[in-house]
Amino acid sequence: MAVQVTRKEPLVTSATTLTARFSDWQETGFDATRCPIRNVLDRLGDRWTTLVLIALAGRPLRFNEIRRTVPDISKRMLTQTLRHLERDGMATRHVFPTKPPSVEYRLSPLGISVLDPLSSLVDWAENRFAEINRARIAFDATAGTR
Amino acid sequence: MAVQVTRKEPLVTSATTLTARFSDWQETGFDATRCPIRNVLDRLGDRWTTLVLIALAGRPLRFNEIRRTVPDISKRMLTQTLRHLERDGMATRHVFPTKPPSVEYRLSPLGISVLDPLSSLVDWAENRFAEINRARIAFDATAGTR
DNA sequence: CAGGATCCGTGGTGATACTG
DNA sequence: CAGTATCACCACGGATCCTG
Repeated sequence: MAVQVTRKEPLVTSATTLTARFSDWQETGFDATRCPIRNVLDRLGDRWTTLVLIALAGRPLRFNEIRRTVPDISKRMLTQTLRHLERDGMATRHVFPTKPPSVEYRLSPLGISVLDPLSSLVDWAENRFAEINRARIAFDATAGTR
Repeated sequence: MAVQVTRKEPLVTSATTLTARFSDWQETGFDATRCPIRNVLDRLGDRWTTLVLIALAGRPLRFNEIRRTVPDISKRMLTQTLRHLERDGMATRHVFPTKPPSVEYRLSPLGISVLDPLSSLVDWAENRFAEINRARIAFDATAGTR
């Protein structure tokens, strides 16, 4: 399979490895059940998962503690996000049978392990945020009527 | 190569830094225009952006070349994704006034710079994919009636 | 070839009310 | 406190047709 190797300037090393793996996925026809990007990144990319993940990075939290940490998430969406994290083995749920029930959510080793690459991306986002905003303003100015 | 520093207390070093920055965003009330996660990661998290980014990682591609690389993207969605990348300053668009017009898309330095953190996340996704799938199967088995 | 325009279905999301 | 259930919306994305 023609792995399109950039002969000129390799951009970055990560580019070539990404390209190589991309070819692998192509050969599977991008089967959604076998393509890690579609399966994993789509989940991380939804509106709340990343925020909840980071909220739990510091310490285990209870349901309403998370709600206070992520102010504008609804109970419904928080429940759903936590179920997804639980299902993917990224978080665990511990029920304490107190007078009013209290439920604690805690990152599993798997959930902890994603914090590292996630942090890289957040770093990038913070460092490049101003640059991106400038690009957006410039683009909207020239193409404002589009 | 993910540094599994699973120490007892502080989880991972990235966890503490994430938590710290999270507090900063909280103080801004998670203003969507100022929170890098909401602004940048939401974009990267959509259905096609990441795939197109990786497709362009190897070398510049023309419109229909990208379509062949990402087989199931529609023209509409590819156009929209490319406009977003252009607007964010991640890709540039070059029109060659040939007989049938040909348009080449190329990653900008900013777009190239995201490949590195993105690659980390893809690495993680690939390495943990089997583990996640096992967790999902186990979860669905025990909670199948939910 | 590289789009733009339009129609339209679906799923993700929020608001509200209810429960153990 | 920690959810569940139901309804309603609308933006995302696909399909189709049209253009320079």
